[in-house]
Amino acid sequence: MTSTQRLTDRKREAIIQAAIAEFRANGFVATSVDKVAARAEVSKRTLYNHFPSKDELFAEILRVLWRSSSSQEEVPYRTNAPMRAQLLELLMQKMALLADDSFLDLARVAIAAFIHSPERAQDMINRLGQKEGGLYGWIRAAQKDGRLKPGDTSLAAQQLESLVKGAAFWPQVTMGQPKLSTREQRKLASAAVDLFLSHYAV
Amino acid sequence: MTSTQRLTDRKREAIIQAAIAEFRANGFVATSVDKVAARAEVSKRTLYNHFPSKDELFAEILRVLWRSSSSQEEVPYRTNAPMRAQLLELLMQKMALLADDSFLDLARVAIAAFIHSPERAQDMINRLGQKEGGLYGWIRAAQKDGRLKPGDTSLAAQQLESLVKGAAFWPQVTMGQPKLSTREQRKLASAAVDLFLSHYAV
DNA sequence: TGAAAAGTAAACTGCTCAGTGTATGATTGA
DNA sequence: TCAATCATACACTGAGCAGTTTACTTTTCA
Repeated sequence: MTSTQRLTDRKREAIIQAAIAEFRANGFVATSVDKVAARAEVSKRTLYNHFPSKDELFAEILRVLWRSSSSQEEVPYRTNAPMRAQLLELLMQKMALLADDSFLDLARVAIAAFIHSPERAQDMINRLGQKEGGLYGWIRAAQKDGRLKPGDTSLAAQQLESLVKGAAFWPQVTMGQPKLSTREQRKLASAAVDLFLSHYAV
Repeated sequence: MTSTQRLTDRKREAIIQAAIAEFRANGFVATSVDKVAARAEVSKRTLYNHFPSKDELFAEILRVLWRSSSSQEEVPYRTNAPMRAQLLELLMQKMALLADDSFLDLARVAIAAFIHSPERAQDMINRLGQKEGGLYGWIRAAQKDGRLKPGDTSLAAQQLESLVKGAAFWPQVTMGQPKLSTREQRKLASAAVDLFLSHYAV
């Protein structure tokens, strides 16, 4: 072979990249297969040899974006580390995910698809939700360790999460607001932790 | 006339109602004028006699939804009333708006339109945002009155708002989650106010 | 009551789109 | 080198869409 990959693999990759760009820019309905093929510099027939339909192509794009945003490690609860620092780290990590371009693309595409056809993106949204377990586990551990007030763990996790997402996710996803700078992220996380600990710290 | 309204008024109303339903269900691109006309039990030509184009019809729908969700009065800050009760009332009022069907429809349609074509819904989104001024004014007044810690008013307002919207607006708008019951609303508002006052009360 | 205003059905234009069929040329790996 | 695999160009089908035209009927109101 004359290149690093077989031709067919390069073509497939070009199609996927083009499809991501087009779906992202125009959504599912307004994206035409012809335009994707043109952008990928691939014949329409080749595209259809790789993907049996527009729906299948869309599903594959969701899978690709999903995988590329799936590299997050958990921050475990540590008995001996200070609460504030641990929570800060947790929130900063969460915001890193929320501000990740792949994740944002995924969320936007999924939400756009969802608003119009619930069934299409339902499982994707379920997976999105399940990915956010981190906070719950940490809070539960801290409660058991006696360093956070016992009580409704889900509610506490939801509150913490809302505080972050309300400024660092929803406006960006739904209204195209600019992403927060690292400095802004730190300020937001710090304020959220202060608020949270004022009420939940033992 | 044989009825409460002139025929032409009834037809116009039927078109608007059908258009709301269709745009809401399918979004702008996937909604066909033929289907709107059929749903309204109106000939296509009649529709075009009332509205010169699909874009104009869409714009009118946004205006109608906007007006029908525009009936909110302000809750003013009162020096002599207890903080907790006042905040609760404020948040419950906010949630009433967020859970209003017209407002939800408007937000969904605007967001869907936005994700695909920023310019189309930009001004609508601006107006949506401006409608949420209430919290800021109240907090600022309470700060000046010495009953809330002075500090970053916008941040405090944003936090309070995030706490509410994170559970009572974004999941409903973007993911079709069911609306909160009044009981759930009260619990959410109560928890948000507790958290808020733990940190901000003097 | 009668003319103007509004509604109707249905066909039609010109367009875009998803997906297929085909004949031909390039790439690959044994 | 050679046969199998894959890519390409392009024409085509069948469908849906926005918007228009026409010939006709119903409603309104003075």
